[in-house]
Amino acid sequence: MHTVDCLQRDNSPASQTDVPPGCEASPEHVSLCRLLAHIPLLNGLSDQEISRFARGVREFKAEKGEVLFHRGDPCHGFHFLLEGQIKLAFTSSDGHEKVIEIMRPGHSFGEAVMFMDKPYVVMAQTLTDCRLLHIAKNVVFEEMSRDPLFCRKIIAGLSQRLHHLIADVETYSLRNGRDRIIGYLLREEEMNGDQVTQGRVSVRLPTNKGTIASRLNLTQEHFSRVLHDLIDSGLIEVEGRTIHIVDIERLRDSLN
Amino acid sequence: MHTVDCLQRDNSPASQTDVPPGCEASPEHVSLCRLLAHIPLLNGLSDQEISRFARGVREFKAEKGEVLFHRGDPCHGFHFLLEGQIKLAFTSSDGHEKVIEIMRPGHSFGEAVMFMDKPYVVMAQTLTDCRLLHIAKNVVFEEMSRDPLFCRKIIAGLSQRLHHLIADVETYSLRNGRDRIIGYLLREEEMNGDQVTQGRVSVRLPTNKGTIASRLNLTQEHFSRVLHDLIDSGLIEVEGRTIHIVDIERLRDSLN
DNA sequence: GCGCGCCTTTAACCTGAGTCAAGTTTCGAA
DNA sequence: TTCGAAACTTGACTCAGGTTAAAGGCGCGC
Repeated sequence: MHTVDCLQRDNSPASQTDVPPGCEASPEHVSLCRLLAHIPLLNGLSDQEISRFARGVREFKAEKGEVLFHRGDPCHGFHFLLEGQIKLAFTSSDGHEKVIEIMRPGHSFGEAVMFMDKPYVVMAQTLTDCRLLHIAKNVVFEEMSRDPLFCRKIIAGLSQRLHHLIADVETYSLRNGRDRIIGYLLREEEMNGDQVTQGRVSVRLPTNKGTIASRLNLTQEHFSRVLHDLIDSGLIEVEGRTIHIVDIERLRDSLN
Repeated sequence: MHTVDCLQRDNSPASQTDVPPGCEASPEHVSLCRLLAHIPLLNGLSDQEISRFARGVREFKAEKGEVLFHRGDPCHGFHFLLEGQIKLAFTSSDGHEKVIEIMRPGHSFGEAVMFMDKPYVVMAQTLTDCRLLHIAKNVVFEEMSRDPLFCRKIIAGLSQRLHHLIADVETYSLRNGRDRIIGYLLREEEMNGDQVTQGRVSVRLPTNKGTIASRLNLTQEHFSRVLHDLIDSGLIEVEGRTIHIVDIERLRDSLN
């Protein structure tokens, strides 16, 4: 478990897919462009813009347990997660850790800090083997000064995140552990299920229970106890990381 | 204590300082422009841009205790606080209230929700008589599509807010009540004092203790108890809403 | 200057959630 | 297939902070 030296590599031109103008069709560049075309922030951009963007993008892998950055590290761009899971967390001086978010493929992180030109306030660590993109600050800023629509998307993204975070603050301060867990299960189910579901459904926890407990501001022990309370009430069944919700309507009603 | 009907008025052209082109110098318009020129988000804009902006801005007053908007109300723009204090808070179904932020002159709020085109998730209530500006969505969006620098400022503002909120989540989850209060006093002092201060300093609480307690995720009673613990430890003295910090260095050291 | 409300304090008690310390299960590597 | 580490569970105990209730106190309008 060591720090990925992605930030250093950023400054080395050799590692970038740097293609002389007029001949921008190296295989790496093309495949990178294909990846980029799928990220929501960039959709709507022309091929040319994507291609220009790609010059500031680096694809890389990280093994399970690697720390991408620590609190206090300088920020040279933001990350986009292609595959795997990553936790964002802070650690108190006495070693306690609080997970803020568990990132999944398609999520990006680190934008806010990048825009403020400040060091990271949280740390990021992979929970599984991962494949990511690192998008350098300068190409983002260039595109921003060129394209108001791109700005709009960034603004929409930041607003969304602010919204989620406020919802988190609300649940942390207004709901007890049991309700936070139920709320989490319901949201998790909602993410998977395409349509509104009824009756019996199953949810698979994205990672180990300790991490999820921390995400919900609980200890692992308390999380375990609440889960078993819910089993005793006949609301759920637990099979390793899979939670079977016996009757989702009844679970919803048991809130509040 | 009733809801200000600002949102309705928004749609009535008569209430806007609507001046025919080429003759934009009504006294209200001019004084509004003068106000706008001072708000950080708009500085750097030309007189013409400010003037155009002013057409979507409405100045208004609200008495102590008025609710500007409730959770669930539609959002037609954002607010800028000129004078007074306002709390942003959410309320749980069982009547409990959690204050998220106490706004002071120069702060703005409601941008994120405006950009997402969603109803408010929090409520806003004045703590004192207030004077505010309401900036309509459409002029913001217009200016955004015109001016990337303006976008940059909005992005910077949102990033900043995200940053603060994350810091809040950190203190809520990693620090106990005593440390949250000490941290609050130190930050409050920092805001007032121009240079780094030493020794004895005084801080005046911006509003009543119950509200501040809620802002720090504490009950009024617990807040009171901690304050008196700190008095017993000789760290502070309390005189109504004024807290005298006996020795700020010692208070800092008592953290952690 | 009086009296009424609303903050604020204080005390006694309660409880949700954390801590500590054993277990027990699971799972991956050898 | 076994071994060991990590994840999870369980129980007993502790404690920070919430609840309830009853006084103060102080600011403000009349």
